[in-house]
Amino acid sequence: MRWSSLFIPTLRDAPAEAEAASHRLLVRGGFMRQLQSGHYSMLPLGWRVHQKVAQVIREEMDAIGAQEFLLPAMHAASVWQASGRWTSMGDEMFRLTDRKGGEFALGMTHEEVFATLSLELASYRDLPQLWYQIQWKFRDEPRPKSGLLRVREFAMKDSYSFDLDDAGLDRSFDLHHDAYQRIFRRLGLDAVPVEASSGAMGGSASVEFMVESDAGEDDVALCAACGYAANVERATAALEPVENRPSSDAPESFDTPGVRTIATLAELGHPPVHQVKTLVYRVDGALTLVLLRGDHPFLEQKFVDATGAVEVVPAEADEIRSALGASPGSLGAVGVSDLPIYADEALRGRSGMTTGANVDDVHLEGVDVERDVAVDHWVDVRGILDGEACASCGEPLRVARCIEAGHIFKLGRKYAEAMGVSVLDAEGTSRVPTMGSYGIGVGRAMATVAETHHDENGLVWPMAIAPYEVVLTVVKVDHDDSMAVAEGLYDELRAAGVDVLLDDRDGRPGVKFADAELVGIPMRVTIGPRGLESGALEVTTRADGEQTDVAVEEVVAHVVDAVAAGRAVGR
RNA sequence: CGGGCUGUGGCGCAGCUUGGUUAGCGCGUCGGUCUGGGGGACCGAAGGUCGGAGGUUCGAAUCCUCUCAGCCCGACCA
Repeated sequence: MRWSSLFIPTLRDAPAEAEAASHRLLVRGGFMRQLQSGHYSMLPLGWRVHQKVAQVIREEMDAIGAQEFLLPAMHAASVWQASGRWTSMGDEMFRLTDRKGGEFALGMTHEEVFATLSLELASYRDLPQLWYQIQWKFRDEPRPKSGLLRVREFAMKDSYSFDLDDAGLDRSFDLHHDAYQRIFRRLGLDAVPVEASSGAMGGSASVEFMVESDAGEDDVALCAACGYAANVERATAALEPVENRPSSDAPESFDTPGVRTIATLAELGHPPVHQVKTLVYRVDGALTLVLLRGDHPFLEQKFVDATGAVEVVPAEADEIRSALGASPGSLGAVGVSDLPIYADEALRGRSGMTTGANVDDVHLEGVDVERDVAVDHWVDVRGILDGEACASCGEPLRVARCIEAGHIFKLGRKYAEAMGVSVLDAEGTSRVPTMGSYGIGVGRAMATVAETHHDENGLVWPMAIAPYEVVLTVVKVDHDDSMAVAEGLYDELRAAGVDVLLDDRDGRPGVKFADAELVGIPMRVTIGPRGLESGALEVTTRADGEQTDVAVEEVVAHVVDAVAAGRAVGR
């Protein structure tokens, strides 16, 4: 394509609302524009990258024997009612009504619809099946953010496996695990597979593919020594042994006027490790106490995973007061018998503890958790902290901010059962297949690459997904020899299958160089009178800025080789 | 949903506190001349319901009320 006829609206300044690097650069580079919060229009450049990312994914899915489908984006309510998710998905599902009053949803994911198709699987001989699509998903996110990283409408590659037994599911899962690693490698992403919480999807196991980035929304615990990697939503760490303070026969109360926080109580000689933090939550409607060590954060997701609770929300101050008789800051579980009490494992065997007395401005010391508190359930609900020891090898863990680039789940038989899927096995017995589900957000992957591949001048696309692989920058378009050479190279490179962009705009060279760098084309060939006189053209690599003089007649071969090498990265 | 902030030509901003001619500036855009290897110079020009509605006032971008939209933090979230 000729730059002069392309729509590439680059901006010198990023819009004020764009904060994440990928957001700023994708808008500045003319790849996309926002229509509303969470909805972006892909411009020609952005759509090319999007399609190339999708193509990489498609190739690797095909390589593991998966078959591509395309399912409807809009689904009748009945499909979702069958699995129970019509209600459980809540406000995150976009819903609409047709002219006849029929209820519909815009699909957030496609387990139900694929499972419906799988009703036509009849025999164990039909299994396994690996099905996928690249289709638009709609999610009424409470807070879209960071450009393409969290949106309400986006393309996702979602695949689903159907197997007769757990061994088969393991195989399908492993195939995806490997395919995902190849996909991310080809995209130039350093994606780490980590143990994850399965959240609302349910199922027995799930692995997230995480790319370290400040723009991410997840924290991951990583052990450099043994390779342990887990989302903090389920990460564990070894607990440093704590020596209990001397205990007494019974808790003793003491006045703590105005003391409302762990920190101020610590200043009075009660270190956080010797405090019991008491949180009050409404868990599926029931007021519930959650106890943690004073210095440990509460991770709601761990609690949800451990209890199967659907709704976990902090209790309101007035309901806390009427239930416990005190306000937050003076709460404790000693003597509480009418509310369910969950205690974090880190409190086991702890004595000489300090906690609230359920009387404002009074605390208790000398508390022996197991003796003095009627704990109903011991659970692991604490968030681990950076630097804590790895549970498997003892080396310090690092907690890193990451973007979730992919997520794969072992779903089990939940959806197949709900939709009434069964096949006959070799003995003629009816069996419910077990499913897996596997997702990669295409736009998010694209933004993640932008997030991790840029410099102060703009984007730096890997060859595999660059909108164009080479740009021929004509320094002076009214110099006939320059244009003639450029046109020749353009034709030859196109004939060789290279995605080449001819910058034939009548503009200042500085502007054209800056645009080429902002847009992130991996290679630039500069064509101007100066080079033509010497018979050598300057070839510049975007990633490292390296400039090579190449004889005019060798430019095509040079570029073709470099493009081929770039495309092969990660394969 | 809670907290914070912002809406003024395509993009970035000033003006608002203290109401008063024709709403400015930079970038970009259009025409022209000179230019031409890192966002060039000069001349000329186009482009704005000041997010929207209501109100106060002789007079509102500016003050008040409501509302919509967007961003950030948190909650939430395959």
